[in-house]
Amino acid sequence: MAWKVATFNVNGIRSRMAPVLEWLDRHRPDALCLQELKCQNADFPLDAFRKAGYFAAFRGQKAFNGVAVLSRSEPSEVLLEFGDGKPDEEARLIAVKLNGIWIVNTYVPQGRSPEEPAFEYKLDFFGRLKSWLDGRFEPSQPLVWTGDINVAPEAIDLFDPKRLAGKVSFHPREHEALAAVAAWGLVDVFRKLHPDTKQFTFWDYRLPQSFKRNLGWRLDHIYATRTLADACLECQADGEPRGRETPSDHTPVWAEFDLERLGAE
Amino acid sequence: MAWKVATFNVNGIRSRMAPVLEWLDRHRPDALCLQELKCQNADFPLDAFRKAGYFAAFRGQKAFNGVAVLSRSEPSEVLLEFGDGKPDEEARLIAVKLNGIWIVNTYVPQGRSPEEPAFEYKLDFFGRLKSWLDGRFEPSQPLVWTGDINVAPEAIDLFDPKRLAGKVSFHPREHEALAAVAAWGLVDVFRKLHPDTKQFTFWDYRLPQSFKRNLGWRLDHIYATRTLADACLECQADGEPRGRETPSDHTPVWAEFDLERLGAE
DNA sequence: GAGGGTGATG
DNA sequence: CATCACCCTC
Repeated sequence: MAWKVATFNVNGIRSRMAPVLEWLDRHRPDALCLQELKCQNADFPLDAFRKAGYFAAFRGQKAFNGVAVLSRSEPSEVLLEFGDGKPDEEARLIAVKLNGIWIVNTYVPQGRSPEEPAFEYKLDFFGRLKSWLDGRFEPSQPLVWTGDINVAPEAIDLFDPKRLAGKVSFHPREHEALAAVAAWGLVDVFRKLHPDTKQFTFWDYRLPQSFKRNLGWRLDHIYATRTLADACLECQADGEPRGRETPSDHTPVWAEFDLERLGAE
Repeated sequence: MAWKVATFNVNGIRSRMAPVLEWLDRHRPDALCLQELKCQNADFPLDAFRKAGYFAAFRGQKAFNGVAVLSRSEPSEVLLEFGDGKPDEEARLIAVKLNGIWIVNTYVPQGRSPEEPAFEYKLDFFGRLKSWLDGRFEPSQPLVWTGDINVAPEAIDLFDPKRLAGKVSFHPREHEALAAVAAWGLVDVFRKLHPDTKQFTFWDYRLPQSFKRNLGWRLDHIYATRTLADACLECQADGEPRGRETPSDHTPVWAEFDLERLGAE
């Protein structure tokens, strides 16, 4: 029996309910991680997801950020913060334990540009994430890290790696920070299964016709700990929602795992 | 051969192009008067109307008001102001001469409430209109006055005349002002043809389920000078557009005239 | 409740 | 280009 996990930066959940509900209906993932809810907790459309057969754990915030995990079974644990004592945290992290497997959903800061403080904040976020994984989890456990990671790991993961080398989301310091997190014990399952495939998950609104011309980036990822990654059957970005009338700038990514090959649950 | 004239307060032409073009296609009026364009001249969708086979005369304004007349033949004259010397006028009047018949399209100020200056401005608008008709036209000529008149003439023309008596759009001073314009020589052709029919043209967004519960007002009218009114074959409000997904708060009204009974053109 | 304007962010 | 916030009008 395959276990399906997905991620989707919705760019405003209130403006994206139709495509999200249709996507849930078509794919029936066991868990769907959402980023950029851009709404407060009180405005989160809990009922609509319940009617669609999904539990929802979420952390909203006014206007910006906001993350959720929708799931067909109820999480046994939910975490909403790193809990490392840094104050006034933004709503960029949520982790849920589903049938014994942790799913960590992050909306990594975009970073603006390497010259700005936002870039350091982004790098620091990766550092905090690594420390948090180190302190709370074991790489030997089945665990998924997913979300809008806001880094294209390699040249194949963006439309113009030469021109964009050193820019935000494709900068050596970001690659280093991401690699440090992965070194904890996480595998990019899309790239594991498709070593040579160029497949994007984000196309900038501000670039004219970016989706039609496929001028995109692979910024949304599904990482898994080693044993779980070995049980991964497939991972794909689904460009369909990005082709619609008023889409998010991101599109969903999903992965299927054969949990029986794992002995989990 | 019937001559068909219609009026539609669109509440933002840019947000209402689909229903307007479909309505034009289905009804093929000789003239369609629009109010509340809510766009500047530069943003008026002239090309789309041309493709649909219509000429357009219009007076836009940023954010508010804005009036247009779409017509299958090109107007021989267009007027955009009362020209009575009052400054800084809002885009609430357009008149076009079509095949020898003047069509006067107004978006009469709503008036807010009888206690506010906006109410006096509304009454003054009727006064200016009357003077303008007096100075420029003859009631013996065929002439149509239509648009969002923002007054329910009689008790039958709103859903709760008792509770709303004396409120804006159903106030004695508005009735007086409207009657004074009509006394120039204009007949409400809907009421002429349907003396006892309760039929609304506006349902407030702010009243829950107002359209479904038919809690409406007849605020959009087609007046004609005597000889033309006598040639009127039919006049109806078409509720269909108001029943759609994201409708205007108003719905179109149309009237057909038998011009041969007139000897016009 | 639904248009529109402005200004901010990505 | 497309979110959201806050403002105004009907």
